[in-house]
Amino acid sequence: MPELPEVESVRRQLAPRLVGRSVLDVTYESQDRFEGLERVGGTRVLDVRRRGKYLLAHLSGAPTGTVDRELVMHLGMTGSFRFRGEPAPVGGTAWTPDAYVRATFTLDDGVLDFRDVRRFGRLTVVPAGHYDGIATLAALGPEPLSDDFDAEVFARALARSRAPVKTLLLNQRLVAGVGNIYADEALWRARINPRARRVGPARAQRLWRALREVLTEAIEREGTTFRDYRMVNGESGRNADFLVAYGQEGKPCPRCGDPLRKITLGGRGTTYCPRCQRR
DNA sequence: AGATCGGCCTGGACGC
DNA sequence: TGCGTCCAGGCCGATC
Repeated sequence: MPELPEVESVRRQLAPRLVGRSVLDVTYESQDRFEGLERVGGTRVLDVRRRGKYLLAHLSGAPTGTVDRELVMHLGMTGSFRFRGEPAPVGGTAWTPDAYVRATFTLDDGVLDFRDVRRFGRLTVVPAGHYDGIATLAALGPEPLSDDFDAEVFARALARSRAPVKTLLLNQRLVAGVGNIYADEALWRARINPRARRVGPARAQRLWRALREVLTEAIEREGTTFRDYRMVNGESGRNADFLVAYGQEGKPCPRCGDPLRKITLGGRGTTYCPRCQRR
């Protein structure tokens, strides 16, 4: 479930290990989700950025050195990056490649594996800035923790749509990087029913703020680990113990004590407090 | 055009 | 023990 905080935590460990490195070779399963990945060979990594749940790396084109292409990475549900031969994390075991390694990069100073049990992840190389083949990235909304995320624009977009508010949070167009976990957490914090189809200005303002708080706190704890999510060094995030809504069905609401309830909304499991989050 | 829904993919939990 | 069924869910494409 890598969402914005998990992807950002991966980025922070990946960037210092990758920027400036040359990619000598890459091997991968021949599948659509690795389309064009061979074009990463012979390039140098210039940066590792993040947009929503996507990791983006500018590559210098060999042999001219111009920036002409970009590696686009999405972790899907279970994707992770691990370097071979690095020391084991505290309380963990060293990384050994297994049957779930889907792509391997040979760098000038080491080997990087992309592991992805459920194959929802995606690694592609595109001409720099050309995202038209990646619809979600091309239409991605503002970064919630940047000044581009404007509370009034957000409120107007919520007022305009008739879809359930949680569905809007998940579609990546109003705001980038929010997934099921942080949607449930932010809606609980803002006291908004996930099924609400009309969200007024006051609630929109609360939700805008709740999103920023929830995501900021999760980044500080390096993300939420249930099972698969790991950082590049193999460690788990520490946010799971702080969740108050997602996955907490049946437990008393920390605000009012009533039991939290789980429903299905837009095909997604959704947990909320029927009392605090009235429609 | 926006809303909605099923499929992709796999391992693990659960019931019998 | 073993088998079948369901669930997790980000994204994508089809359909309404």
